[in-house]
Amino acid sequence: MSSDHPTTRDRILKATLDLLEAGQGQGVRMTDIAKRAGITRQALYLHFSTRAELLIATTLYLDAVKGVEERLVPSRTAQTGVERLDAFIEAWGSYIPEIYGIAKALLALKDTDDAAAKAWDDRMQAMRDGCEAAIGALNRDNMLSRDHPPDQAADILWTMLSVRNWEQLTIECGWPQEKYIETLKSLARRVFVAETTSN
Amino acid sequence: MSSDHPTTRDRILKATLDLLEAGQGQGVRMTDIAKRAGITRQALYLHFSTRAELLIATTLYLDAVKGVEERLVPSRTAQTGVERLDAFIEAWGSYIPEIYGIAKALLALKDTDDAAAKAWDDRMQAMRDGCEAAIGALNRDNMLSRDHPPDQAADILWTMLSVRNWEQLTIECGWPQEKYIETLKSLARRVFVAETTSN
DNA sequence: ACGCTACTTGACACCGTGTCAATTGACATT
DNA sequence: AATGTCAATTGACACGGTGTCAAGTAGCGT
Repeated sequence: MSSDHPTTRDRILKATLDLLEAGQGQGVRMTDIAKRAGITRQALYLHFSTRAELLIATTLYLDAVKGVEERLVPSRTAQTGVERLDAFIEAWGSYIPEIYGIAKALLALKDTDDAAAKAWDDRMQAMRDGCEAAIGALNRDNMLSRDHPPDQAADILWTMLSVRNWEQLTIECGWPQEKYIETLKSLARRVFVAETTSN
Repeated sequence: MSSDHPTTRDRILKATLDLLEAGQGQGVRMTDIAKRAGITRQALYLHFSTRAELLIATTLYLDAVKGVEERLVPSRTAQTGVERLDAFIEAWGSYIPEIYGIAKALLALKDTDDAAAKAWDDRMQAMRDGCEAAIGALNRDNMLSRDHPPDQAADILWTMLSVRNWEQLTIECGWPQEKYIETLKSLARRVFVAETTSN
């Protein structure tokens, strides 16, 4: 798809994404988006009836562009539960910085806009499914720590891997991305993988 | 202080706090606060020059009202590092629901208002000091896991205990407060306390 | 030449924050 | 009783950002 003839809608989505990424989700106004897409602010509303709707559409566009699905393949095809957990953290943890701009914008909108809240919650639910799958795999291997039942373990993993936590550790604490990934992997192992005598 | 003659300023702060608590930090406007304090919106600006300033003043008022300091005594006087860690999590974890309203409002403001960001960061820095102290005590006892150097451990504990994580676990996942506290204690032990042969 | 569609232009409404000038009412001073 | 001061009121207005509307225009296919 997409010859040298990108549709206006696509240009808008691209513009939104660019600005959101550049500004780390900070104050991207309809005017800015319009300007960058090379149209009028009012014309935006011919394609998206609301700012929230535009942002939501942008998340979908984003997933298509970045290819979430492919990234999750290693996790799904992992042999053992522990490997699956590692691969999932690796995949999601590497994805966060790429979606951070839009995530931030959506998160900010979440408090006031129901549609945005729903959009965000949907995506987080998808990510939660991944957590559940990883925990489930661990459990099937009999490697899940008896400290937490599977559903609770999934809640914990889901929370550990939240965008907010990524933000706090990398941006506020200044951790490099690499360190974030490695630490979260080791943390997750320590929390979820049952201790064995041989290891 | 405070006979049957509470000053207007105090009535404003009280009103702000009440609304913030009731609305869980959601959309509390200057108009609402004024109404509840029994004055005009404009009169608010005779006491606080800006919404951000009012919110910041409210956090200070809040700490005075709720008595943070006293709550931290058990943590500071704990005999062992592990006890200190436990006591700190207990104290802070119990405090979060009480400050959640104002925290949410401040957090929302953080993205756009520098003063609010600073106010919030200051308070979080104070809480971080507590994390560092707990980790330090653990380290002094030679009980800190060798997985993480102390500063990194403090980053992790600080992140674990964030308001956002509390929000996610209790509000989104529906955990009761009690469960939140207990789980965080056990998580922290598992992550930070070195395994011993005898235990 | 016709009409359709996508887009532009310019104006306007709504909301919430912040500002200003003029006024009122209560209290203390002299 | 007249004066001044201080806190608060009233009513108006500016600003920024979103969303809406009506009228006009440019390009395209038939």
